[in-house]
Amino acid sequence: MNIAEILKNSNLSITESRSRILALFCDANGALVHADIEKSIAPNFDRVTVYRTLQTFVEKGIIHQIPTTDNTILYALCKHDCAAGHHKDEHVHFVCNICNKTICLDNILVPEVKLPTKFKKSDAAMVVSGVCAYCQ
Amino acid sequence: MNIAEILKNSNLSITESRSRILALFCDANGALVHADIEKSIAPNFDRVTVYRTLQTFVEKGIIHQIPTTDNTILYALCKHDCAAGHHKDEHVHFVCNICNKTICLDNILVPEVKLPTKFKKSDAAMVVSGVCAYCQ
DNA sequence: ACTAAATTTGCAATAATGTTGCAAATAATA
DNA sequence: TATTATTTGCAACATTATTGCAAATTTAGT
Repeated sequence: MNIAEILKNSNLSITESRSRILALFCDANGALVHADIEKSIAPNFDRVTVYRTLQTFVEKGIIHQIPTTDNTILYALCKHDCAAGHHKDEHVHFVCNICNKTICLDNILVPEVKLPTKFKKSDAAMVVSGVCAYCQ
Repeated sequence: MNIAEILKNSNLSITESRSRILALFCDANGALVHADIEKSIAPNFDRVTVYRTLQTFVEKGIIHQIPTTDNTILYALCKHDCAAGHHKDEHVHFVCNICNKTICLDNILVPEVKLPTKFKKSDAAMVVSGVCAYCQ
């Protein structure tokens, strides 16, 4: 599926900034933070556009967020069919301590955990850190 | 173990701001973000002091960080014996979508996952969201 | 292809958040 | 209690995020 198709499928107008930003995700072999994106497409596009585009993509299920402990939000392409507002990809994320890249382990699902009585789960995220295959 | 003892054990001088901030964590039944802490002790203490205190507490293993997808860092008290720089508590965190509190499920450990070949794990974090026992 | 309507973008202003150096205040040690 | 070491607050600055609105672009209808 090409860039324009992805946007079309999500009922989004095909604009240059959206296409450029989506292309970045398709080409990237890891997750991206806002700053990465802003630098990659500067100075052609405004910071505000980047914020709004990322927000739109998340809402439409084109990209998903990965939690971090450093005041940033990581974004990565959804590789499965995520409907608007409903992400289906509960896969494990891996952060490499050497190259600092975060990648989606699409084939490894977040394992189930038994919650205490009365707790009801709706979503789960898992981030594993260590050394990736390419940095061994 | 009381507040002063915790600080003493970590080789930290016992100051009013550290005591106040640590007390907040001991009293809280959930995790706190920087802004919470700043508001709770304002206007007596400077923002910078809060930043530095949280950083120190993390380094000393008194509190730990919980990853989020909203540009904040959540902090929660370490209930086990975490040495400086080496946190031992790989427990699951639960975010309630109703009351928005994040709590540590201290008794529920992050399950092991089988990583792809050559990937080496050093740490793992897991955040489950849903509805907590008190908001049912 | 052209026009009208809807959507998106950039700019500007503002807010919120995070960092650093340094002097003054406070705490620990002898 | 005096000395030393540590911590704090202030100020200045840097970075990151949000909002309204007019101009530009895209889409849909003819």
